[in-house]
Amino acid sequence: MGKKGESKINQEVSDKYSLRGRVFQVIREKILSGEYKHGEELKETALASELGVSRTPVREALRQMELEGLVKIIPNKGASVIGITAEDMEDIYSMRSLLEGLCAGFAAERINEEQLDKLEEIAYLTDFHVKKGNLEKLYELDNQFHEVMYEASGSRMLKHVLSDFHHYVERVRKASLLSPGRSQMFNEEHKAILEAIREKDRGKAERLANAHMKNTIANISEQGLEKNV
Amino acid sequence: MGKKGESKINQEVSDKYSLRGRVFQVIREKILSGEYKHGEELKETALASELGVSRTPVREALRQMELEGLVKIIPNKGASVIGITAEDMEDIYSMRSLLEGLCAGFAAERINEEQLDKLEEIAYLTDFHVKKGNLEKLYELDNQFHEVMYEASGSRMLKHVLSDFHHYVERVRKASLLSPGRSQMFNEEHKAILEAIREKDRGKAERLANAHMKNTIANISEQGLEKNV
DNA sequence: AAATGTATTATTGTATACAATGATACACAA
DNA sequence: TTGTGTATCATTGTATACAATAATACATTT
Repeated sequence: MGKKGESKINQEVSDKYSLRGRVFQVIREKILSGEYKHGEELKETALASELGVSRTPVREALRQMELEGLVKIIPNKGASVIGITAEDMEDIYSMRSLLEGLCAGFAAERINEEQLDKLEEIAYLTDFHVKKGNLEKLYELDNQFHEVMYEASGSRMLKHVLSDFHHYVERVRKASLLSPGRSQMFNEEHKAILEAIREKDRGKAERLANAHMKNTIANISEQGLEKNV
Repeated sequence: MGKKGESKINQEVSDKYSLRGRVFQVIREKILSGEYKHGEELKETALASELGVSRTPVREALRQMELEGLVKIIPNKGASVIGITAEDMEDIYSMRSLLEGLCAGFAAERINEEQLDKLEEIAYLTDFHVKKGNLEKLYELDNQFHEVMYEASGSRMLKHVLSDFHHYVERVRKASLLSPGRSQMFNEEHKAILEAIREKDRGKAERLANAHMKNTIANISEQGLEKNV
């Protein structure tokens, strides 16, 4: 923290991240949630004082997001929001269809007991919140399910890419939960994938995960993707 | 540049990048080429004076590479090289098999005349350098071919991921060119993909690009991947 | 000798100073 | 009015200063 010691973010996020790390997360979340819109200029000074820190951590965070493509930086001019467009979302789902399949296939061969248990627990808990219609919780559980799957693939690269993608599409994922019956259906799909993994059936896990993404795409387009981004 | 104005990198890289951008490229290349090895500590001060700049651009570059996973940063401790392991390379080729297929498929539907011409020119020139056995040039042309393909996919996300992957495997790609007859073969494969794209045959382009990756994997494992990384 | 505590040093984290670049507004001339 | 030049201001780029943290070496105690 700076001398002032007045950081807003320090209060809401645990200290396990560095100041820059927290700044990064805050700005990134605001871009992905749509609070910072495409084309909006991100002035270092403004962000710094808004977050109660100096320009340095803000700059570092912006540079990281430039690498991801979430922000465009024009030298000597400044940073502006790119974010994730409707087109990006479509492309991400095309890629995810393939990569989630690959991931589930790997997981079928490499998952350990602890991870299997964790997935089972998540699926079980999800059933509960589906009945309750607790959307915020469902979103969180979907995150957890996929994170454990990515971890279970045993591939650092796959995990990295899929985690990013999963975050990038947060808006359509949230919107898709609003679709009646969809949350029930997606958990059934998760459980089917989990079953295939438990049986160590790589091909089946791959096909099911692939289908899971295709169903999600279908569901989103029914609602009209463009409305969600 | 700093007050000293003695940057080494300023002399070898054009000024179209910012100082930080150039620092980033230099360090990244040293990691990907294997000059900076896994586990090696990257001290900000040392890098800064080595490159003739201050710590600021070095820090920003290191933070970007942390996001990519090329570098590990432990808070208050420092940065160390992660780089790309043999396992990463395998996983990347698994992912590329799928994604290069998707990319070629997109390109078949979206490529424009200029890009087609460019690909043709590259393939033609590659034939020339295959005969000459000019490995450095072949490597460069392979980069160009894939970059144009990625661009032709019309997908920012796909391009981003595939470009990174393509760079990450630079060491095995270079090694693979040493394999007798491989450079000839890979250009034939490139030309076949190009032909399918020209015919707007999405499925064919997809299958061929997929096979191109699988052949590359086979070729690499014949030589023994582990020797190359 | 082994373990523990403490002083010292090295290194990173953050803030700030200064330089350089680009944007803006306004005066002035055609 | 329109265009152009110039002064001013805002913003970024880089360097450096200072604070905080972690590593190291050494002394002290048992």
